[in-house]
Formats: sequence, structure tokens, C-alpha cells
Amino acid sequence: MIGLVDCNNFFVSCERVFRPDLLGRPVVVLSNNDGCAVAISEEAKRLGITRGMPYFKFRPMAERNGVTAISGNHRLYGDMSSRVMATLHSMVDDMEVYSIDEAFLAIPREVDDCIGFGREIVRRVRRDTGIPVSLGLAATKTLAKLSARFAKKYPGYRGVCMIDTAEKAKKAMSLTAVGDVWGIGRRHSVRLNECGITTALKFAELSKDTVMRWFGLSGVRTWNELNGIACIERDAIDTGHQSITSSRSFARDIYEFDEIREAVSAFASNVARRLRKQNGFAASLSVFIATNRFHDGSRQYFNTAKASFPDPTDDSLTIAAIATGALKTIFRAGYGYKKAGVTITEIVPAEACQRSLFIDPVEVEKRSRLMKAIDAINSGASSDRVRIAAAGSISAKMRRENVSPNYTTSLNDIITVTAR
DNA sequence: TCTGGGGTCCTAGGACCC
DNA sequence: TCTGGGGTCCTAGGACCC
Repeated sequence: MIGLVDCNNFFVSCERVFRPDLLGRPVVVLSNNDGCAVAISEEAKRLGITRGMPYFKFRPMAERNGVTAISGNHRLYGDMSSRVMATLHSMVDDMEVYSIDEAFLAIPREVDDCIGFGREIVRRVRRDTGIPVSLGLAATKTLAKLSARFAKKYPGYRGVCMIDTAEKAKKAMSLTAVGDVWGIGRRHSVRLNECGITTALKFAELSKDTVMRWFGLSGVRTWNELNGIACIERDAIDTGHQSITSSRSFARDIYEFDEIREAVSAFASNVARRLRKQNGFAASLSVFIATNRFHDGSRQYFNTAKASFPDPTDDSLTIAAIATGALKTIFRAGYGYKKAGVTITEIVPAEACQRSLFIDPVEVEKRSRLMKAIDAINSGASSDRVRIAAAGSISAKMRRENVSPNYTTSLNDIITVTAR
């Protein structure tokens, strides 16, 4: 039996742990720049707020209805996530962290009361972290995801729903819209709906050949999983990311090359830091810049530039220099740029890294020590204490009107409880 | 005024090779 | 007059996920 644990409205729930006054009230957590709603409490959903809705559009309505809008605090969510995962891991050896708020669990064979075991998981996560979770149980990951939707939607399940027979699977699939199936996105569900395939069950009842022709291999995988044949394997040994991106929208349009260059240097140094964290070296990168795609009237420009490193590296200064060089090849004056970003690719583990014969080992060693020193100083609460001179501060350009304290990661922000 | 950020996998088509 | 067949690798773009 596979279990899928899903944190309910995760970002909102993280905020509520330290703001119990927000329980039972409409709350949304906003994306960077206070741009869009990315997490919405049930109360706020009932007011019609949906994921991805631009804040400036629903703000007046939200204020009229007493919605609390919070700027995203990803340091807090990341830390709360690791607490949830640690609690799960204390109960189940074999688990796979799927995202910041989800994990697949292999329910141990010796457990015969899966529902009871599941309820205990839900109870303990709630007790140890304050986060409410839902648990779906089934024979495949896709059915477990589907099951978890029921666990979350209907309080009668008390947090845990299990699909353990073909009849239950059929029933659940007949009640699930095809677009709500894990692996079937918006594009495919439009196509399916046009052909009258509206539920997960109808999709599962298509012929395998039809599914292959329409949706390729990934479609067949989903189809198998719905029919009870597990074929989405767990990730192999975690070797880190294959690519790492840092990008931001700016609070206002930027016209000057130097300003874009500062941002690109900051992105480059950010990806390099994350690259070192996973103990990898990268061999190439790409840089992109873009104007505001929502402004129909103004002139639009989008371009990316790619560059290879002479030698695989994890060095912030080298990566920033090459990113800046790439930027120069695509920057065009006269446009108002709204967004830019840097992606490093061709990442290999440090120990598998093939370096050229002509490199100076002494210089490499010096640089490596410098990076280690910078990482050490920047670890902890103030991650921006030392930065390369060419880089501006990414956060300085961001709009964050209502950000919560770093309750769990900053000594200055630890909550104070006063007895009267 | 104001519209997020970070990933993965698959496929089709072109370049290139023998 | 007549102009093959079969591979591999790489890339861009599309689809999906959170």
C-alpha cells in the first residue's frame, strides 16, 4: 500500500501555526512581489479566490471581506516542511519527499490496520508541527493522490481515505473530473472533454492504444496507474538537480543595462550557491530577459543566451562573469524589462567532474576556499551579508507588504508569549 | 501602478554518421 | 535514366508537476 501525505493549504497552514487568530478566517498567501494568490484557505476559496489570481484584481474584494493577505515567506515554509517530513520519517522508513508539502510513504507490510495507522500519522504530524494533513492510501501513486483528494474534501474520512478494492477505485474515479487526475493537465483535459471523456473512469476505460496515440508514454503511465498497475517508480538515489534557476519579476520596469546586470549577477551568485549546496559543478548556463508580457500596447522583447564554461565550475564569480557576458549579447536598449533570470545546466556531481589539464590547481583551491568562506558567513538568517560587488540585492527590488516573521529560523523573530 | 518561481520528462525534427 | 537505409545525438518546444 502506498500513502500520499498532502499538507492542507500548506503555506496558509504554516502562517496559522503562529497566528492562531487566523484559524477559521479567510487567508491568502501571495507570490513574490505580492503578485498572485498561491495558497488560499478554504474560507477564501469560498469567496471565489483561486490559485494564480492577480492580487491587484481581487484586493478590493478581499479587503471588503476581511481577507488577510500575507506575502510569501519561503524560509518559514521550508523549515516547517522539514519538520513535517521528519515527523513522517520517524513513523515510516521508506518515504519519498515529493514536494515541499507532499510525500509518498510505503506503508510497512506488518501494518494490518492501514486506516488506523494513517490516522495516527495525521494525528502525530498535527501534534508535532501544527500542520493539518490529508492521507490517501492505494496501490499506485496516482490512485493514492486521487484518494487524498477525498480525504481532504470530506471531513467524514477524518483525514484518511483508502482505495483498496477495484470497486472503490471505480467509484472514486467516476466521481473525479479527468482534469483532476495527477498527470492530466489543462491542455489534455480540454481535448478529453471535447471527446466526452469527462471523468477519470472514462479515461481509464479507453484502450491503451488510443491513450498512447493521443498522449504518448506519459499518458500510458497515468492510464496504467489508474488501472491499478504501479509504474511510476520512486526517484533513484537523489543526485541533486539537473538544472538550477534563479529569476525574478521586478517591481517596476527596468531600462538601464547596469541595473539588469546587477540583477543577473545576483541571480548567478544565487544559483552558484545552490549548486555548491548540492555539491555539484555546472558546465553551461543560459540567461533570459523579458519585457512585461501583460502590456499589450508596448513593444515586446524576449530573448535567451546560452554560454558554456571553459571548465565545469561552482564558482560564483566565474558564473556571474559569464552570465554578464551572455546578457550583453541579448540586451537591447529602449525596452522596459520586467523579468530576468539565470539557469545553470549540465550539472555533474563534484566527484565525477572532468576538469581540463591546463587549470591552475592553486588558483582553484584559493577560489574554492573563498566560496566556502562566503557560504559560511551567509549561512543562517542573513543570507545576503556578503555578496559580489557587481550584484545588487534581489530582495531590495521586491514588493512585500505583509511578510511574516521568521518564527522558526531567526532568533530575533522567536515568538513571545506573555502571561497576564 | 499592480499578473510568481522552480522544476522534470517526452517528442519531433534536424544534423550528422556510416 | 538512375539518387538508400539505418542509426545516434542534440535541441527546442510542449506538456506536466508543485
